[in-house]
Amino acid sequence: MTIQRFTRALIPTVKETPAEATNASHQLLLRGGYIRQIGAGIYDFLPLGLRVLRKIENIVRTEMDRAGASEVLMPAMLPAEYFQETGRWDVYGPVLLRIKDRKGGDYHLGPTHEEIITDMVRREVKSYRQLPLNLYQIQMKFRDEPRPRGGLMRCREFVMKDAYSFDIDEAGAVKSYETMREAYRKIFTRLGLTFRIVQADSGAIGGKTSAEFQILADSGEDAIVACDNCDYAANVEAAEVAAEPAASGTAAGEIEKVHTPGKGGIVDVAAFLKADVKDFLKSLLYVTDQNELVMACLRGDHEVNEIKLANAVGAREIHLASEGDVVKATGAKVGYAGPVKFNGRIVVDPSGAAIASAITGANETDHHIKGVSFARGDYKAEVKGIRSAGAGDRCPQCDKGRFKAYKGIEGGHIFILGTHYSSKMNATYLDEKGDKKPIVMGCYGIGVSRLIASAIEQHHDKDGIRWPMPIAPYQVVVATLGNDAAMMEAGEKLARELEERGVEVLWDDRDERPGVKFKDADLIGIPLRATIGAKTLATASCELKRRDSADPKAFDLIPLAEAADRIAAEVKKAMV
RNA sequence: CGGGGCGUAGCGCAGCCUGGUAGCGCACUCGGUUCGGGACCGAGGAGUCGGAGGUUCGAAUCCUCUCGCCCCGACCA
Repeated sequence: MTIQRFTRALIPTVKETPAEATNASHQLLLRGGYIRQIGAGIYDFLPLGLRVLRKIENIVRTEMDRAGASEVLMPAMLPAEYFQETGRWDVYGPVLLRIKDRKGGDYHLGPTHEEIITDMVRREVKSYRQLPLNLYQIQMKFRDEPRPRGGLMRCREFVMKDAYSFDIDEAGAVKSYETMREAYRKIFTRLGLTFRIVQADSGAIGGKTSAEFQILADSGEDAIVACDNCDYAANVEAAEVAAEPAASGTAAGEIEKVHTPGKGGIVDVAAFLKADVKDFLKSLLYVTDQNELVMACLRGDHEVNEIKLANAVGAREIHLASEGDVVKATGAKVGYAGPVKFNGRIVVDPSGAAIASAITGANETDHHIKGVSFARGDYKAEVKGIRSAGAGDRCPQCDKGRFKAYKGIEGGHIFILGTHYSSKMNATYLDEKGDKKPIVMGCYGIGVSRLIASAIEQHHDKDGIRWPMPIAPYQVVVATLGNDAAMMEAGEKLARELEERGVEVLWDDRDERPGVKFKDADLIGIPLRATIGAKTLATASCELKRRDSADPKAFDLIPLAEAADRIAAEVKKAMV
C-alpha cells in the first residue's frame, strides 16, 4: 500500500471564500478542494470529494444488499420510447434533458428509472415464484432543474441511489416498503446524520404510502413539523391538522361595514381596527387547471396549503388568481375579497368557519365587514381542511403534543407506486391459478451526492468541516512539522503503521509552516490529527487531536510506539 | 419562467458614474530570512476587461444585442 502523501495529492484548498457560494457546505466543499464547478449545477469531484461520495455509496450499498436488494446498472442515456410508453415523455416537461442522436432519434438522459426497470422486470419475470424482487442502482441522474443551487444541494447532474421493489400484491409491497424504511433508517444513522422520517406528499403519481427522510438543517429547503410528544412528523405540505372544534358561536350582532382606507393586508387592517388577526377570515382567490375560480377562506393567522386546496376542489393544479381576475371577480382591489355575497365556489377551512364573529373583506375597495358568521349562514361554503400545519398546532396523532417547526433537506424518499407503471407497461406475472396480474411496485430514492452537502451542513464549525468518521475522506491526518530526515522517517513510519491497521491516512508531508497544516487539516475536516513536532519527536511521542472536540486546543500526548494501535482503536470505535 | 445582482490575472476584488491604453490582496516562480495556528523582505511571470456590434481620434468605462453565473420566488433526490 502506498501512503497517500499530501504532496502527491490534488487537494487545492483556498483561503478565500468563493463569492458564488452562500451556504456552508458549498463554501467548505470549494475551499477544502472537494469539488469545482463546471457549469450551473454541474461539478467536478476532486479526489477528496470522490472519496466521500464513495464512502456514502458503500454504506448505502451494504445496507441495500443486507435488505435483500440486488444492484444493477441501467443506462443514463435512454431512448424516448420508454417514457413515451407511460406518457412521461410529455408530462415531464423541460426538466427532462432531451437529446437527438445522429439519425434524429429522440433520446433523453435519465431523471429516474421507473420505466427502464419496469421494462427489465417485465422481460424477465413471468411467475409469482420470481417475486418479490428489489433492484437498485447508484448512478448519475440528470434533471434540467429550473434553478440549481447550493453547490451539491441541488444539481442538474447528481448521484442518486434508486431502488424499485416488485411484489405480487399490495400486502407484499407494504412489506417491501417497510423493509426499505428500516434500511434507510440504518443508512442515515450510519452516515452520522440527524434526521426525521416524515409524512410527505406523494405527488401526482398516486400512492398514499410515502415518507421522506429529512435531514435537519437550518439551510434546508423543506419546512417540516414534528410532534414534541410522539413520533409524528410531516412535511408541512402533507401534515395533517388536528380536528378543529366544530363551528360554534354565532355573531351577536348584525354585519357591519367598516371603512378601512388603503389597508389591504390582514396585519394592517387588524392594527387599524385594533382586532386580533385570529378574528379575521382571510380570503384568497385561486384558479384551477380547469380554469375554475375558487375562493379559499382561512383564519387570518393561517396559511393556505395549495396541495390540500387543489385536492379539496378536485384540481390537479391551482395557482393564485391574477390581480385582474381578482378585480373582475370581487369588484374590488386586491385585499378586500370576502365570502359574503361572493358569487362563486367557496371553500372554508374548519378553523375559519369556526370564527364566531369574523372580520373579512367586503368585496368593495377600502371596506371590510365585521360580525360575519358561517354558522348563521352569512355565507355558503364547503368546509374542508385547506391550511398548512405550523408550529404550535396540536398533533393529530397523539392529540397531546404540539408541533415544532424544523427545516429539512430531503435526503431520501420512499413510496409505494402500486400498479401505476406496471399496468401501463404491461408488467405482469401469473399467480398460482394462472391468472395474469400486474406487479405491485415501490420506489426508493436517496440523493447520494446531496448527502455530502447535507452532512456538512450538520457537521461544521467556523474553521471547516467536521466529518463523521464513517464518511470522512481520510480517517487520520499525520502532520509532520519540519522536514529533516528524522522527522520524515517518523511520519512515514506512523502513516505506514496506521495503513497496516486498516486506517485511512493522509500524511501531510508538505514543506509548510505548522499553521498552514493545522488550518488545512481543520478545513478539510479529517476527524483525527496526529501531529509530530520537533519537541514531541524528541520524546518519541505525538499529539492526537480530535476535530470535533469541544476544546480546539485539547490533545492527548501519546508515545509513538503506541500511537498506531491507539489511533486505530479510536477509529474503529467511531465507525459505528 | 417572474424579480434582483454580477462577469476585469487561478481566487477575492478596485477601476466604470465623470472615456485617455489596467491595478490591489491572495495564490504562483526565483533568492534570502523564518518555522507549533494561514510568516517576512526583495525580484518576477501571468489579464482576448464574458462575447458581438455600434458611438468616438480613442472604450474595461457610453449605447444595442447576446452568452454565462449567482441570489429571491413557483418544482424536486
